[in-house]
Amino acid sequence: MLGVSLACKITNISHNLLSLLDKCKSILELKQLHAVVISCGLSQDDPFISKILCFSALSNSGDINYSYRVFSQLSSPTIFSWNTIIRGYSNSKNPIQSLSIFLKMLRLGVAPDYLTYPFLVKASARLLNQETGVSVHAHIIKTGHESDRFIQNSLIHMYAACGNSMWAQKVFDSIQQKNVVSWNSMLDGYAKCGEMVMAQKAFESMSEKDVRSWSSLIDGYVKAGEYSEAMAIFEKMQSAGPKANEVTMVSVSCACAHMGALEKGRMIYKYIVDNGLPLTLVLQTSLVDMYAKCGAIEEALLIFRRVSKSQTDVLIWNAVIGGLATHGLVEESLKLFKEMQIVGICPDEVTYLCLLAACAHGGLVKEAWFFFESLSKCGMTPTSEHYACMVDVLARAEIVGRKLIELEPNHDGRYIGLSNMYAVDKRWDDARSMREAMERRGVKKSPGFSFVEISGVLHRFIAHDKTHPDSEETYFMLNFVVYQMKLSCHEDNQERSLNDTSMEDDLLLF
DNA sequence: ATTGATGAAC
Repeated sequence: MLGVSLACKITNISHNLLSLLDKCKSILELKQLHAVVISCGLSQDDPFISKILCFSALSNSGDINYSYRVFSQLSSPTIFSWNTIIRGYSNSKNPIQSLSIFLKMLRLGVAPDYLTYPFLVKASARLLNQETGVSVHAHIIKTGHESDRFIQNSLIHMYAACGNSMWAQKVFDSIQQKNVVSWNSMLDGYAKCGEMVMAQKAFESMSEKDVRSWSSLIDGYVKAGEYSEAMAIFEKMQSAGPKANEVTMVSVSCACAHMGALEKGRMIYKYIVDNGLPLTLVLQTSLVDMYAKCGAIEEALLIFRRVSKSQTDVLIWNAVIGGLATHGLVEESLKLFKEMQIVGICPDEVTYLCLLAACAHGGLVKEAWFFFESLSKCGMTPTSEHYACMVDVLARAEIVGRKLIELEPNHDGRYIGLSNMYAVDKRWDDARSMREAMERRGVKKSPGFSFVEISGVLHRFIAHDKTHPDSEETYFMLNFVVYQMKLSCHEDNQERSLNDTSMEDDLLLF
């Protein structure tokens, strides 16, 4: 009688513990439940350990290192446990650990199964390491798993991520029954490899297109710099496709950022709000950057200020600090850097680039040196971009402009930079001689497009371009303005001969 | 228990 009731109690405790483990929310809670499992002597029972492993390895609030410690206590882990730990690492910051556990498995003579391989392939993809990917692929073939569609789909992704669209396509072609994931992986693969003609072709061949198909295509065009095309597809998606989600909006807001299309960008934001799309940190970062690049720094700050600081990361701080810097809001930029440190976000190389850009804008030589030196002190190695920024700071103080041209005699920006610097200092002869030296050495100034958005329509201009329908009128107005400017220069009786040519240079960029 | 889309500076 007593035995039966005790058995009942134990069953009850086990049952309660399992359901508590299912409802677990934080790693702290998990550790407490783990302690109960151990003190009840249940730590060798598979269902408990499996749940503990799953939460710590796979949950967002888990802890892969804790998971590994639990795993390494197991005398003979089940294939489920092996797969869980490999899967956890494949999503972690150290996907390489998946592969080393795989090797351990092989050494111990434990056979991976059809679920092990997708995680291993994903780990290789995240490492952008085709060599390990190929090794895993070889094991897949050796163990007879090459016809598993999940595995094939993950292989397409891996090869494409490594830049090998040819092999991705080989796997794709070998799939008997392609599903939407196969098609999306191939489409995205082409897009990632910059093969937009192929991506477009794949998109058109698909019988079933979901939100990921559209998003991949749009993002491909954005990454290829074909922003208008990306926007056109987004519009088509709204009329004839699935509902866009927050991932789609990241790509289209990125397109607006590059085009400087503020009105379209505002419409994107309205779309997000109207459709109740989740404002993820990634999307907020993209919006901050978009508003900043479109010249609407106030709106960028508005988005940024609404993000709770505990949820921020280094990328969004970089976006806002960089945005302020390019707007010449140097003090604000440096102030936000301090705020970032108070919040406890560690600056990275990009942060320092933004800070140096701010210093260049504000002519803050001393501060720039300080940032440049703290970069190394924080264990980072300054890249050529940091040196370039530093050079920019010092060049504005006329220290190293000429040195730079010696080092990079074929870089147009170096000449233009020094020439502009001289111009600021009103040393017109020196400035002119820089431009002449550039021409003499046959260094071409790379052409820059200008985009202007008027009532939602984007207009593109390039130097001496007459293809715009209103070109004649535009040039007429331009010449009129130039004439007026020259006239007023004359009236001021100032020596502006060089300014005249540089002005023409800039204005003829139309 | 599995696969596929997204953010910052040059």
